[in-house]
Amino acid sequence: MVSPVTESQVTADVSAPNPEKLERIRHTCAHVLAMAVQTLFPGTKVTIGPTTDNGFYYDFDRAEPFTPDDLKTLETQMRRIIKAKLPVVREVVSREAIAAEIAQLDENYKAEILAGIPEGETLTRYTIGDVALSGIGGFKLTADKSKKAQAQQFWWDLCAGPHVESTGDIPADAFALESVAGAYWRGDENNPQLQRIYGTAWENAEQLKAYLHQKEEAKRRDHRKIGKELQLFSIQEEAGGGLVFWHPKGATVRRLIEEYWRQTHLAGGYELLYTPHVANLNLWKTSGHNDFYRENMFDVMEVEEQAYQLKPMNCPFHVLTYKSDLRSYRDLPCRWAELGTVYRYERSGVLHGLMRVRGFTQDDAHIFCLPEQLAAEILGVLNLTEQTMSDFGFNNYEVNLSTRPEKSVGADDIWELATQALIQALNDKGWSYVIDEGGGAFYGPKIDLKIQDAIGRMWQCSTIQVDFNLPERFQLEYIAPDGSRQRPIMVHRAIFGSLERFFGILIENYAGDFPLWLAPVQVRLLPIGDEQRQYAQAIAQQLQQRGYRAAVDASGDRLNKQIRNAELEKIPVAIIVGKQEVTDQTLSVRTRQQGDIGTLTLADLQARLDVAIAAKSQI
RNA sequence: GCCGAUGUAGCUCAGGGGUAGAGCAUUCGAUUCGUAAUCGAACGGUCAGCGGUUCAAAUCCGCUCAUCGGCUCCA
Repeated sequence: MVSPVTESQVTADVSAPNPEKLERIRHTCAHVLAMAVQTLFPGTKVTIGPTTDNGFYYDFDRAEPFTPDDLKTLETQMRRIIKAKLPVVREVVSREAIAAEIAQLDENYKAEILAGIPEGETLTRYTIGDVALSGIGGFKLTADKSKKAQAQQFWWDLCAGPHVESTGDIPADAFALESVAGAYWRGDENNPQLQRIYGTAWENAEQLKAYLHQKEEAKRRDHRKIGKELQLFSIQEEAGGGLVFWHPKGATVRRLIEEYWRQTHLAGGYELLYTPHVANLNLWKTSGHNDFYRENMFDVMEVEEQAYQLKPMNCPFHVLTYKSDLRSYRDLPCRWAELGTVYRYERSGVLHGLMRVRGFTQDDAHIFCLPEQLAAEILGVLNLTEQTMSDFGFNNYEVNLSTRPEKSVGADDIWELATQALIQALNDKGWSYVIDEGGGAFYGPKIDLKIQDAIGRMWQCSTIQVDFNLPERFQLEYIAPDGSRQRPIMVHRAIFGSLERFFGILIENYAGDFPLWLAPVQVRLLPIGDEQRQYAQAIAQQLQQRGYRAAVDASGDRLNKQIRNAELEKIPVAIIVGKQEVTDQTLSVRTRQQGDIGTLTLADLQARLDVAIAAKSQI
């Protein structure tokens, strides 16, 4: 659900851009791009050119691929058009007239767009340049790349607008073409593939600069880069794409996340499960995954003439656990959690670091409950989610409530009950939310939570889904007070989403500077000379025995080099020990956040470490 | 999977039909050093893999794999 590719989600922190004006600039920018393309590359067909969060794109149909050099040339041409201050004119047109013009130009995509606009709607076209100069309507474009050609330019597009009044209103120093990519006509991979040129555009150079800075910042924090630098994890060609190796330091962070998870879940009334990684294919037939989820599943494997399936989800296993015994209403709610590792087939082109992989571990849980328990259970999940996210440093959320989609299972009244339960829980929690009408799963409504990271990007992690489908398919039951057999409601929820993705988000959020409680190495001791090595070892050992993650720099490098390495490895606390410290039995402490903080005793240091660890903050 | 780009030492990268290069890292030697890089030497590569063109391929061509930017999809 979260697009792992975050560039488009980056919202630059700029001095209050005017959204309406930006929209116009970007929209016109897209037109100017299309005009430039058709001038320099005659025969290219236009399709659509909408605005995006940071700019615009335009999709073109052209046999030859656009090269990075082409983008530069196009940018130059766009600047010419901007410099020429050509008027942008809105004009209401009749369907017949515009259809004829489009047909004459053989712009079949435009014709398709026109055909899709309902009868009776006002049709407008936007013209760049002076019609009078061209003499006739339509594309009067020249392939002449000389600068003299610009005065004759005239271009139009069927478009609802709005636009700026003149190409001169686009700030020539506040836009840039960014990349070219493949995109399908109307987003359907069965349709022809078009070439999409992405651009960014702003009101002024400062805003553009802020956006580029934000982009740099995102690049600096890229978890793939940091993961390699800090030796946290790897993904290896030899093993296959999308399969994650957690290296000792990354594994330490994961262990700490898991320990936190275990502790909070046990405290929250959950019980923990372990279930297998494969199961007989029949289980997946019963659950419906074999029909509805086949394309995301690995191929079946044959074991003694039986078909087995590597698991893409944990739910059926939890359901079977429920079903293994007769349940009373007194047993409910059952809250069962598992760090369940699942494998999903993902097309090779979509894999992305830790954010999109083929094998990952969900912090999965399923709650089986009575209808009247539903709202309270949801609220419990919201509380646990809030506590967890705030402990990991995320305090801003965006909440979505997704309701019944067209294609769905289950009776109306039970959908209504479940949706109301979600709403009630959100209200009880006091969270405002956005309703995503029809965005629910086919088996029930859901709440999704997006968290905001340190540079303003939103990431979806948590999801809470009510499920009517699996209890039905597996005929789950409990014995009601009146002795009748009733169907429990099932809630599926994950807080981190997947440990891999959450780890990736953590790395990017902290830019590798983990808070003390999560830092793989909390303290490194730097002996100035060989004579202090023993003292450093002794201190490290004492720290380790008291539960801190401490180690001695064994390199024998000079102090400056050791400090540099500790900094590059983002180790929160470096302790320098020289002759003076050994003599005085003290420690010279340097934190990554504050630099040299002076001389402390071991007890003082411990006290400071404990404060930061308890606060889950950096030291 | 599709479109485009990329793949050279552990890492970051240069080179470009005819002995494979640098910095960092590693190892060894010297240095024993006080808050972000001590000096020197050595080691290290079937130039992603397979096939083709050529007297000769890391270099040109084709296929495969992986990665990157997107599309579609998604925890």
